[in-house]
Amino acid sequence: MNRKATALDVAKLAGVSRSAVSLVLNGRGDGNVARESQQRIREAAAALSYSPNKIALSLRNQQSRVIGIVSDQVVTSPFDGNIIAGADAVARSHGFVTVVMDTELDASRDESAVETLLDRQVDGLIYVTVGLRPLHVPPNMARVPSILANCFDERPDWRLPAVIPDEVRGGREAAEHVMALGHRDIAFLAGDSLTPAAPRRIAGYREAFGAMGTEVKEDWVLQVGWDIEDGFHGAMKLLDGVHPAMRPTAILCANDRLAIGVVLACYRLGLDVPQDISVMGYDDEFRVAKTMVPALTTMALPLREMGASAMTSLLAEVEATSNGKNYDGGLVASGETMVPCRLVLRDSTGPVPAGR
Amino acid sequence: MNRKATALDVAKLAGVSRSAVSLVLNGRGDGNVARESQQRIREAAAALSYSPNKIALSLRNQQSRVIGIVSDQVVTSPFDGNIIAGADAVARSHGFVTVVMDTELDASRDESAVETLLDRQVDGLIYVTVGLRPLHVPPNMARVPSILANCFDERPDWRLPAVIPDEVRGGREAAEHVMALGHRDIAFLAGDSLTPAAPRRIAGYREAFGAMGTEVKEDWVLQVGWDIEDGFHGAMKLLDGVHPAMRPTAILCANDRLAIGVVLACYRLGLDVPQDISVMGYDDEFRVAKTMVPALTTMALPLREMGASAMTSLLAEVEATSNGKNYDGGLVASGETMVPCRLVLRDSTGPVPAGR
DNA sequence: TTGAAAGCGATACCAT
DNA sequence: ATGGTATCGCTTTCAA
Repeated sequence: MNRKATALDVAKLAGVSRSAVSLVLNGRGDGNVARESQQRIREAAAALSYSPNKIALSLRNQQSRVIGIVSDQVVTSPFDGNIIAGADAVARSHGFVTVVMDTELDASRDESAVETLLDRQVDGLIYVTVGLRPLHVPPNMARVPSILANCFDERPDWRLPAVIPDEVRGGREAAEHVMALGHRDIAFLAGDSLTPAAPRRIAGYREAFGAMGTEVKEDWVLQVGWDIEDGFHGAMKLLDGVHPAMRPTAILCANDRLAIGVVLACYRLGLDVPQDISVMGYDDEFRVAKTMVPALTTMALPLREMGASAMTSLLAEVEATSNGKNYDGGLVASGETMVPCRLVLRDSTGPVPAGR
Repeated sequence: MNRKATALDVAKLAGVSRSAVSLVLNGRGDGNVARESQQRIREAAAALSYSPNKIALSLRNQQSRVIGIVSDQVVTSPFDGNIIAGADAVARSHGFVTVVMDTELDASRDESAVETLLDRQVDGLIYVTVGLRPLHVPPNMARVPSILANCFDERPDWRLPAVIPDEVRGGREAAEHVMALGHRDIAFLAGDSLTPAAPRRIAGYREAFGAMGTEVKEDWVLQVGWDIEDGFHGAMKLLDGVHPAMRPTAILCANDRLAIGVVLACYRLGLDVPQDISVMGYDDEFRVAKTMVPALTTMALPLREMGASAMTSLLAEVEATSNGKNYDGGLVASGETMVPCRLVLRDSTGPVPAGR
């Protein structure tokens, strides 16, 4: 298993100088190198299956065509991996490569992850989080073009551009969906407010009621947690031992796992979904929402799109910057980009039961 | 935002040569550089917050202290992220850094991912898959020390070392757990055999019956799929309209989502878990098994340990190799390492109902 | 004890 | 048209 061929090897085999090899292989052969030399060089390169050493290139050009992705726990989480997939696809199509570093939710590793990436001459940086949240942006991110995905700069003023889902609108459209089905007695189950996702989705729910001119029943908006058992207990509180006429006819959940808990509770109480009660999830979690029984109607987070959008903006900035040498923290493309969630209709929501 | 300080900057500030800076900062100062010069150099380095350029280092040393991780869909999957986390932790503790590239299950991207990583001078490579499976190993992985995690070389002979879970034993211990609870009428629900995980887990189940001297009831081992709905329908087939005395008293599932489906079916049929029937999962899927209602007894896949184990072996090889220049595909540490699964006792399994 | 110089691999400029 | 040379940042050897 021998060393890879270098430009010098190619030059020797073709009987020319390294410079000629470089010129030809970079398409600047014509007008500089004789036709027949070009031919020999190409053949030699092919014969040795030569490809330039990227490390040397990075050192020489002071840029690597690599985008660094820092994530707080994406690699170990079921959720936002698709942000990365979306970002990666765009990067690849522009001839860039991505490398991801996971800090496993340890904020103290943020800076060193960024530092490591910067040391490797990444041309740009994306910070991705599992859930929507304000981020204490690692200061050294300012050294290269950077953007945030699914999080936003917690500093009030000088903010890094961010791409986030439109949670308020998502919450509103979820409520509007069941309203369109005739429901008026609609409960909302969410997790804690540690992530702004919960309050925003709830805000959207309230908006829908506002637009309808109806009061929100405060007993029916419960912040119980984010997991299956939380949904189960929340639903029990809403349904168990409550007179049927006093029960909500629809339960909106702030994620799909809560919805699983709700369905479990319904079955346990002998209630059918969506016959007796409509249940809606949020996130369209992979391999969960679609295969639930019944399959969950849910509000899909536009993960791939967010990643793609973030990478697109970032690369525009990277390429704009790459002429002028040093990055001056240009304010280009600042601000937040909101991307809409997508209603996914499946089987867990249906018309209001007769008599309600 | 100015250029980072280089060794030359430090040298100038300290009034010495670049070589001195290098010597001192690499601990080889004593005996080569005057004490007071050393002091000045250290101060200068600190003042400029100097850290060596990793790209230049890689070029110079022909090694990067980076381990490349190729995964078939880890980043976008809920499952095996922890393999990466485990591997990363070990790498970090040895002063290495990991970069991961996801091929999103597109086998044609394997080679190019490896190539990209190799271009970046990675010192070693790990291939990680989401589920246990035979792998068509990208040929160029042979250029540097490499190891497989959760997959194994499909070529019969010259195989890359692999770290995989002991699925057979996992299946056996799962069966033994419910047997110890008194169950004898035990069904097994698994997915297709596209992954060897299903047949191996089933084989373990059979082993347990063999050790007991009991026949396996073939109607009760069902390969239905891997998702919630598959578990639901499988359980329905086993339970719905079947005389109570003819039903299994325990259902073993080859993953936790199947178990969710089974519990849904039980509730729907008015059966309690584990009162009337015991249900067991497999994987200990994050945020699912533990928060199910009831919390799932399950067989945890030793993901973190597998990652850690793979990285440990790999680094041993990397460091052994780094003296002799070129890697000769040494057969050191070949073969498969099996790591045992871990029984996690929770609330979904219990004693056999009275009268059975 | 110190600094000058070579070399890692590639590119771009400048003589020839 | 061609090849020599400086450069990117660093380490290491060797001569002074």
